[in-house]
This record gives sequence, C-alpha cells and structure tokens, in this order.
Amino acid sequence: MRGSPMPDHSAARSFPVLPSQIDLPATEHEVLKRWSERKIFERSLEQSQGNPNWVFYEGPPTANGQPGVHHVEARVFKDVFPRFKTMRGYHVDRKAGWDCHGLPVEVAVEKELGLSGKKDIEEFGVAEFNAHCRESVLRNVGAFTAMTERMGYWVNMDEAYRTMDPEYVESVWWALKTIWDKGLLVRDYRISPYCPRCGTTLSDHELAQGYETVTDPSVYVRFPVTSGPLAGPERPTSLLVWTTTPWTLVSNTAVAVHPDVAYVVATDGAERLLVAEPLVSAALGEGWTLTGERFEGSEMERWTYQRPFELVAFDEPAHFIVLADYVTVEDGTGLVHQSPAFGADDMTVCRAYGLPVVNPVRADGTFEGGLDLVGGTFFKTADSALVEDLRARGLLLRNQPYEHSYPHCWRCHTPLLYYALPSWYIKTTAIKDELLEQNARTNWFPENVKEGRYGEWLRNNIDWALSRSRYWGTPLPVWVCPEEHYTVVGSLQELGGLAGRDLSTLDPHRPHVDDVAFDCPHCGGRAERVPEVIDVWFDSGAMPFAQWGAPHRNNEAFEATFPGQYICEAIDQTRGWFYSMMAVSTLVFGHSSYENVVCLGHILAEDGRKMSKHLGNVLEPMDVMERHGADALRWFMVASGSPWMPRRVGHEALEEIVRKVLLTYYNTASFFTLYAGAGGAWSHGRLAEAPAPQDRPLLDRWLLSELNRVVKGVGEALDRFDTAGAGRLLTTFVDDLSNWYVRRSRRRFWAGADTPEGNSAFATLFEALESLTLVMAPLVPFITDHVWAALRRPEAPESVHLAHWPQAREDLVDTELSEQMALTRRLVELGRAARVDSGVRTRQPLSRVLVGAAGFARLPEQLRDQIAEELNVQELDPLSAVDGDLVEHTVKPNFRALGKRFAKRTPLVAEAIGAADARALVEQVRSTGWAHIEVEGEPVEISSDEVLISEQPREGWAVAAESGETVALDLEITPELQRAGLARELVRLIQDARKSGGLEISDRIDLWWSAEDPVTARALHEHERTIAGEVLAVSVTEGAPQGDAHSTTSEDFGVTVHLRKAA
RNA sequence: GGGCGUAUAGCUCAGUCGGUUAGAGCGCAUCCCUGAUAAGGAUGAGGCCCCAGGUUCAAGUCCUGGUACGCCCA
Repeated sequence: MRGSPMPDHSAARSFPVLPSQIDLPATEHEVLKRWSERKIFERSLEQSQGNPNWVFYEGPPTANGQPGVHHVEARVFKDVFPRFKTMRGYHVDRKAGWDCHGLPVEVAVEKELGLSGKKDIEEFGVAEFNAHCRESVLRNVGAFTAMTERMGYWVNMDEAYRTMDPEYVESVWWALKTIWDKGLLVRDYRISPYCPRCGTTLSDHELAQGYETVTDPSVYVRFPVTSGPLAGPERPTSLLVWTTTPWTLVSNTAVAVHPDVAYVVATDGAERLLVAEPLVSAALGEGWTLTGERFEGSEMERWTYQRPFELVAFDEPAHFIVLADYVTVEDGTGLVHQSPAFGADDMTVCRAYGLPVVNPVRADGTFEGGLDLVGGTFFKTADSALVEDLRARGLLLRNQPYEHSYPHCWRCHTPLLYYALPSWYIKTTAIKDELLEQNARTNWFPENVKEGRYGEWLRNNIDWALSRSRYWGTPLPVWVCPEEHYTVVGSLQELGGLAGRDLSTLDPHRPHVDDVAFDCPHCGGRAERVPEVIDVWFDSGAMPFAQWGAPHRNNEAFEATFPGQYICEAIDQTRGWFYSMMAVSTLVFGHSSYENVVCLGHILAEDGRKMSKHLGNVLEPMDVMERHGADALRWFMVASGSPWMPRRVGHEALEEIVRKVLLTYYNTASFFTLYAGAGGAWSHGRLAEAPAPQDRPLLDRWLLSELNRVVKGVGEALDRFDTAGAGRLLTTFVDDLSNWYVRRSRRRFWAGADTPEGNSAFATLFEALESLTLVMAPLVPFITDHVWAALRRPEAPESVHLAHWPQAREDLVDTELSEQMALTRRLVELGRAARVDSGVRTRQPLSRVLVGAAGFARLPEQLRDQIAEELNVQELDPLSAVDGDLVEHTVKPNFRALGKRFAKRTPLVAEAIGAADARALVEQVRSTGWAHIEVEGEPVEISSDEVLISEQPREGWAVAAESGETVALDLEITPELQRAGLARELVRLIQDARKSGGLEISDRIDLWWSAEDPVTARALHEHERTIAGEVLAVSVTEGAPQGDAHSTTSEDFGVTVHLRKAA
C-alpha cells in the first residue's frame, strides 16, 4: 500500500519541475540565451586558464555560398572534443577562422557581376573586382556565424582569423620567404588545360563541363633506333610509336616504355619494328612475324633514336627511351611519345630524366613564326601537313581516324591545349622523407587513412604547384628585375624598406601590391612583382602561425599552441587541408602541426545522393535545427552509424533520435523532478543519509554498476575519438535507466524518501542522472544543460559545461550482478512471451512459474522478486526441482568450448553429445560437473561448460524457451487467483474513471460501488484495502452516492462504480 | 586507368578473439500493459550475410580473385 502522499504541487518544492512535455528547439533558444547572458563559454575558458593546453585548430570553411548540413558534421566534431577535454581539465582555446581567397569566390563574384573570363575582369578593374570578392566573403561569413551559434559550436568568432587579413597575408609571406631561403621555392613549368582563344587556363571544374567527342588522326610512326643492341646498319630497327596528336611530334623529346612490359621485334621481311609484346597483332595486323628478339622495358632505358622532325632546336641531350609506370598496353604500341610541354605525365617523366621542356607553340595556339612546315599555323590544323611530311619521308606506317572524348573550352568550344606555363613550385619532393616521418607520428582516425589514402598520396608525392594566374588570393611575394634576379619579401615592413617608403598600411592584395616596385638589390634594375597569386591551400595550411600573425606578432601565443593536438575535417581534405597543414609546417619548422586527425565520411541526402539544389534534396541546417533541435542533429552526426563512413541524413532519422534518446533521457529527469520535488520529498541534503552504495537494494546497485561502467566507457571512447561507441553506450544506458530501473522502482518513488529503500531509490536515480548528464554534455550540450539547471546540487557550477568529468567508481562495477540482471531480464521476456502464447493477461496473477536456466540457482532473492512481480506470479521455482518425468531435457554441444579442447575431433564429440541420453547426461553433469560419453569407442569426459542444457516441462504449461533458457507458467487459475485478478481489473477501471473524471493524480476520492456479479462483489470485499490504496480512496461504500458523482459501469465484471473528489 | 573504402532484414545500421539458432531500431501486421503515456512491452512476416574460390574441425568474420557503389587522384 502506498505510504506517502502523491506529489503535491502546492507544497514547497525542492526541485523545479521539468514538465513532461518539452519543446526542444524552444528550450535550446533559452539555453543559448543563458549561455550568452551568463557568458558560460567565456567562463569555461577563464576557469581553465593555467591548465595544460589541449590545442584544437579550426580548419577554416571557405566562406563561399551558404552553409549546408554537411558543414554541421565537422563542426559538431570540432565542438565535442574541446568540450570533452575541457571537462577533463584541459584549457582548450578555440579560435574560429575563415578561408577567404580562391577561385570559387571569384567565380561566384563573376556571376554576380555578369563577367566572364579574365579579360572581363581586367576591363572591369582588379581593384573593384577584389573589393567585391571581399564583400562576398563577409556576407557569407554572416550565414556561417548564425549556423555556428545555433548548433552550439563554441568557438571564438570575435577573434576569428581571416586568410585575407593583412597580418595573415604577412605571415604567409614570411613562410614563403623561409621556404625560398631553403631553396625549395622554384619557378618551373606546369601543364594546365588552356584555352588559346581565351588565353586562360581552366580549372578542373570548368574542364569537366567541356568534353566533346571528336575524331582525330591517330598515327603509327617509325623512330629509327640509333644506339643499343638494335642499332646499326646490319639490322636497322625502328620504335613504333602511336599518337593521336601529331602536332606534338614537332617537339618530341623522348619515348616512354613500361619497365615491366616485354617488347619484341616484328618483321614483315622488309623492315623490323619494336612493339610491346601484347600489342603486336593489334598494332601491326597480318603479315608480321616475330624475330625472337625480346627485351624488358627496363633493359631499353636510354637507347637513343632518330626523332621524327628536326624543326625545333634542342640545346640539351634528348631523344632516348625513358621508363614510366603510366604506360599501358591498352591501345597503341606500348611506346609512348613524350612532349613535356603538352602533357602532365610527359612533364613528370621527362623532368625526372632532366630533359628540357621545348615548346614551339605560342600562347595564341599557333606555332612560332619562323618554323618550317608549320610556322604560324594553329596547332590543331597543323596535323595534316605533318602527317603528309611523315608519309613522304617513309616514317608513317599507318594513319587512321580515331574517335575519342577531348576537352574543349566551355565558353568558346575551342579545343583545349595541355600547355606548359611557367609556374611556381614548392619542392615538397625534397622533404618527402620528412613528411613520411611526420605522418608516422600522427594518429589518424580512422586508422586506415594513415597508410592508405593519405600515406599513398605522400609516397607518390609530387611538387606543390603553388601559383595561380588569378586575382583574389595571397599575392606571391616575389619581385623580379629584367636580369631575372628574384627578391622574396617576408613582410610589409621589409617591402617598405626595399621601396623606401612606409607601406605598413598597404593592402597586400592585387592590384595595390602590384604597384610597388623597387630597385633590385643585386643589380639595381627595376624589380616588379610577378603576377601570380598562390594556391589557397597554402593559406589555410599556414593557419597554426598565420592565425596569430606570427612570427611578426603574437609569437608567444603561437609557440604555446604548436603543434596542435586535434584537427578534424571530412575525408575530402586528405589531399587538401590535412596535407597542406602537414606540408607547410614541415617545410617551415621541420615538424607537422597536428598530432591527432579525425577524418569524417560525407553526409548524403536521404536518397543516398549528394545534396544539391539541382536534385532538390537539400536539407537546410537552420530549418532542421528549428524542427528537431540542434541536439538531435548533433547526436546524428556523432552517434548515428559510423562517422568514418558516408551517411544519409533525413527527418526520420532525427525524429527517432529525439524519441529514443533525447526524450527518453529527458522524461526520466522529468519523472525524477516530479516526485523528488513534490512537497520537498527529497532534496540534495538527503544524499548524505542515503545508504552506502553497497547497502542499497540490488536494483540500485545494478544501476550504479552500469552507470560507472558507462562513465568509464564513454570517457575511454571519447579519448579514442570514438563518438559512435560512446553513443551506443549512452543509448543502451538511457534505455536501461528508463525502461528497467525507473519502471521497476516506481513504487519506491511513489512511496517517497522516508524509508531507506525510498531514499536509496531517489539517491540512486539522482546520481545516475547527474553523471549521465555530465557525460552526455559534450555531445548534446543543450538538453543536458537544461536538465542540469533543474537537478544540480546547490554547490555545483551553474552550467554543466563548467563542471568536471565525473570520476568512474570502478569499485561499484559488479560484473556478476550485471550478468544476473541480464538473466533476470531475459527470463522476464520469456515469461511475457509465454503469457502472450497462453492468452492469460498479465493482470491475472498466476500461482507459479518454473525456470530452467544455468545461473538461476545463484540468482539472488531480490532479483527473483523482480521476475515474480514483473510477471505477476506468486512463486518462482527451478525446473530442476520438478519431478524428472515431467521435464524433457535437451543437450547441445558448446562448440566454442569443445573446439578448444578437441580441435579436429570437435564434430565427432558434438555428434556423440547429441546421441547420448540427455536425461542421464544432465544428471551426471548436475551431480559431478562431468559426464562420460563415448566417441568412436573411446571414453571421453565432458564438463558442464561444454554442453548447453535446456529443459522443458512435458505438458500443461505455457512455455517459452530460447538459447537453453526456459520459463514455464502454471496456468491453473484458482478462485482466489481469479478474485485477485478481478481486483486488479477493478483498480484499472477506477483509475480510468479518475482520469476521465478529470481528477489530478494526487486527488483523494470517495468511492461507491454496486456489483451484480457475486464473484466481483466478493473480490471487492476481499481486496477493498488494496484497491482503496491504489486509487487513493478515503472511503469505500457499497451502494450509490448521494448527489453528483462520476460513474462507470463494466458489463464484463458486472459492476458499477461512482467516485467523487473527497472533501 | 590507379589508390582507398563500403556491401548483413523493405529502410538505417550493430555483429568483440572465427564457434554451428546472425541481432537492434525504424516501417508493416496482430496483441498486451499503462497515472513517466506524443511513451513502453510481446508476437509475427521479412536473410544467397554481393559473387566465386581458398584456409580451417568450424567462415558473416581470415586470404585470393571478381562484381556493384562511394570518395580521392589521373
């Protein structure tokens, strides 16, 4: 019977009530307001001042276009770990940053202004154009800022670094000068897709838009061998070379072969040609036989040959065979003509051999004027004259049209040229070993990126093509005089010194910086800045020092925060920011800038495709957060699926998170405040009076055990950057807490805190909610802080984000109890299944349940009581106590255990176990722990661990069994049981009447009843006190009331009840 | 073309050291419980664990080779 009164809303409360209904987005706005008014973020930084630093570097988002949900992903991870580490006692500075420069910004501004191409921009004016770029960046920063605040990403945006700020640019200049001084900044050629009509290079994105299918000549050409074993007049041999761009033969520089491919000599009786073995028939057709001469590509290195055209001069040695892995035997001849000015692969290979870059084609796409045969001709139209000339000189074997896809300018449809343009490089290949060493010391999450995608990229490192012929970027700080003396400038002050005037307030962007010229320190000639700006990846890779403006200013701040402990971005940054961060710092300081890097998979739309406006599947982050709340979106990002993998986000997934995780957690807290707060039933002061944990009921001890396991596990998971693991632990615990602990403890909460059991329940639930709130706080900072505000002890910090991570009490972790409770819950499930099968509802008490399960014998009384209560049975007995004839035994082999001992004989032993007499075997195992069986005539002893025993009553019972565990219900319903069941039905009936009568849960009632059914009447008399207690009746009267009352009649039970709120 | 990753129920995903009855949630159907109730529980239907080989007493799990998809790079 219920001892204490129900919660009384009018009495003094020890806890504010968390209403059972909550509007999560609205609550989040309140929390945001409190954070801002009470300066919680600022205070969390102040209060950790002086603690060890844990340094996080913000990878600056490109403030180009509006933020999408995919931006939320990385930003959640950037928030979770700093919050976690702060709670762990570190000082975690969080400086925001914005990536401001780059082509995407330029393209967006071009569109806005209706410009198209570099000519338009220059006519419009670079100064004005760049002003628009700056304005566009600032506009988009606003949208990012709003989203960042709304999602609860704590980052200092007031002191954000911006890659376009003069101090930032100066730091970048300093880094470039340092690299120059080390001899690693060089000018060289770079192959770019280039439109000769527009006079501009195209980005990859532009390139992708312009592929067209065209027919080009494809020619097979003889290159006579002039050195090596196949040279000489007695058996003249030619390399057979295939190309679809005859015009590039003018500048032929080398021939590439694959080192591991075999090349053979074929003859038609008249001449001898060298071709890759797998391509002989494809390239030559009928009528050719092999001479038997055969060479590995690697043997042919540096054999010389006669080049096809002598139209341009070569000042350095060239025209020999080189080795290249990219050569294929898919088509052609396996011998690939090399012209480094017109192909990226050619350029890489030829540069490795120190070959010259000869380029006879001018920027307008025509050959140089003075050349024979092709002078002044547009490159593409030179093909026919060249092919004719080859034919005339007997060098052409075959010419056939070849259809393929070739890139064209998306603006003017001119065929593009892959064209060598002078470009600035950083010789990262020179520090490749250092980069590999730095990578070896870096922790990657997930781990496979380290040696996989990223390691592969480092091992195949190529020099960093740094310069861009664009406008809105960090200008390359290189000045050159007519004598080609280069001067690299590391700061505005230095530039001012060279120019002889104060330039400290100069905007270090184009065109202003282009206007500064000075006398060359070497020769006194006029030095002008080179026209290029730099790759934006260098900007962002410089952020560890450039965000402070170091070393020109704030150098102490930089040194105190280098290297960083943690960076995090999506997987596409492997060769982007992750690389530039490691490369820039290794170039400048000889050390990578980060220790741990988290690498996230992409966020996809619900249909599994990328979100794009075009497909109409975009989720706008602010809308999502206003609908489901930022916490739901955050939880999705950190705990749904695996963050390392691509994931689909949609409303359904978020709704489920709200229901299963956030509301379940919140409702538990709400339940607690309702009962603890009522009339001051329980307050923090009572914690001291609560029984010591080991003296509490087993249910409480179990919860504390699970709690401390979870606290420890979540801390360890987050230390490993494993948010999904932390999420799984928390989800399970929230479910355990709400749907087992609270449900099984409800009566103790109703009873109040005045008994040791009651106080123990309140204390246990409080401790669980307190710790749970703390460990969930980094993941879902809003709802936890809201709950914290209601629950916190008076002496605790006002925000959960100012609190410390809880210490896991490992001494309270009781593995055996966990297992026993798991068994208890499995048995309850089986019992419920048995009830469903039998059709006897749970409200009907039953006399007895039989349980067959290993471990049941050791199950403590308190846990058996849980089973009995939950299943509504009066008695719980072991199946083994029942007369053996009524029980059927089955024995199954435990392969895991048997395999260890019997290895190859396992199947035989298993078979023998199955064949043995189950009942006899069970009896042996039960009495001695061992059983004898025969395997192929030999006696074998089997231990109890090596078999799985299950037992079932033969008949007359409602049985459910799984994995060797059995629950059997005795279905005999005696008249006493029937009346007890009726009493429960009547309680239910009256409770319904209370509810429909609009009574408060704590209202007392007067109750009248009249029963036609004599059984019901007897049940009412017999169980009157119980019923009265359950429904809060202060009086129970047989008969009808005077005056108004709320009435209900049940045909099923032949009863009418009337109730009225008691005076 | 190369590198890396992924593939398990209609959907989203777990699956530890290889152990013979592969799980959860959602959705669907049927039912139960209910003063935490916009919740909870039970039952059911639904599986070529992508395919083919191999290793092993034993493979969703380890190895090899394919196929499909994704990302990055050419």
